[in-house]
Amino acid sequence: MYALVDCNNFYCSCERVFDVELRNKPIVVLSNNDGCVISRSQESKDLGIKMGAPYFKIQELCEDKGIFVRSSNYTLYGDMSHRIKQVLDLFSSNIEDYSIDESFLDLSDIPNKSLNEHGMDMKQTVYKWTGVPVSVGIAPTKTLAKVANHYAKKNSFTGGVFVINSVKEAEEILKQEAIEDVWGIGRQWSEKLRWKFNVTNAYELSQLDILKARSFLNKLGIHTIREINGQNCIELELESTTAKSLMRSRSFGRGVSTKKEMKEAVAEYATRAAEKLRQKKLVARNFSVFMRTPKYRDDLAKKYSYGVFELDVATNNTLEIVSKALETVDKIWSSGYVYGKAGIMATDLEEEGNVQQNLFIPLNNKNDKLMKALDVINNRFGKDCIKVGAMSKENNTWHMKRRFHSNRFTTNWDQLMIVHCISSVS
DNA sequence: TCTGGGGTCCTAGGACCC
DNA sequence: TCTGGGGTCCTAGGACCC
Repeated sequence: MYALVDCNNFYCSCERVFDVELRNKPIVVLSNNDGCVISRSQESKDLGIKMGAPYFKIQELCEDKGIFVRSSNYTLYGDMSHRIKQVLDLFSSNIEDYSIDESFLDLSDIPNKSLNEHGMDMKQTVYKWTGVPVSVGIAPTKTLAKVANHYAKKNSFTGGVFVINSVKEAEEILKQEAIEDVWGIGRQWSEKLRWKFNVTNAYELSQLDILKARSFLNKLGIHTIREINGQNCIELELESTTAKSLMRSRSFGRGVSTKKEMKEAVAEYATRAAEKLRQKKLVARNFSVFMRTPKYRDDLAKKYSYGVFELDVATNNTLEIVSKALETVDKIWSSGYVYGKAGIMATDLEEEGNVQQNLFIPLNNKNDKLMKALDVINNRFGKDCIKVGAMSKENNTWHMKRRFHSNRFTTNWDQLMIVHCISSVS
């Protein structure tokens, strides 16, 4: 049996842990650049706020209804996620770290009759120790555990924990899971399933003929159907596999139309990408740089530019990556456009220790030592304490907007919560 | 004025090999 | 006259996930 532990409205719940004012109030958390809604508390859902709604379209509603708005604070969410996972470690020795707010646990050691109790224990312990509410779904396959989790979330009588012991008894539950909510069935496929095969829920999907389904689903879609029928196809992934690509990109806080500013931005993203590579002990040889005009601005001329570079030897060295990235900007730059976003992607990542050297290039690890020193200094004295000259000064106006940012309560000494003690010992 | 960022896997088709 | 069979690798695009 598998358990899926999923945090309820995760980002909103994290904000709530540190700000009592937000308890029982409607909250939304916005994407980078305060663009659109990416997390809603139950109260906001009840007020009709939709996932992905652009903020400028609901701003008035937020003000009218007193909805609290926060910019996303990934430093805080990442740290809270880590704490929750430490708690879950007590409940199973085989855990898949699936996403920032979800974990799959192997519960094959737990007797079937104690599963519900075990789930309740997990839920209560996580809440007590971190302040974040979670829901628990338990079932014989990962896809069914997802269904059980949705059911637990939607039905308060479950107390936030639900167990599907077998597919046979789950028929009624499966009928309540809309086809587009099934894990692995996205918008395109669910539309086709509804329109072509009249399949509207998970139960109907389980009854669909595999041969028919093959005509438009791929291998992964077929796995989903089998999993809904209780047949295990998607294994628990215990070891985090080496990443295959790494991207750093941002939309700008305002349009960028000069090459100077574009280069500052690309230098910054290349720096972040190199830092992340070093943090993960990875290196890359192939990179691509892109820039584009805003997606939704039909009044502006559209442009998408893209260029690649390849290094002689795979690296995670900031200086090398930034200088090549800037050369690429020179190559692909077109003036006369207002750009909205740029980024850099590293592909074909390798582990730091296994780098294939180049026969014709002398080994030189001087820069590796420099990077190590750079990371130590920046970790100790603050981000960008030392940085490449090509990057801009702080708080440049093209940087992304984060108007409603909360503190980094758990990771920054200057932003700890202050508790005022008003009673005194007599 | 104003719409995120970061990933994975699969498939079809083209270019190439013998 | 007549033109097979069996592979690999790469890439772009499309689906999916959070």
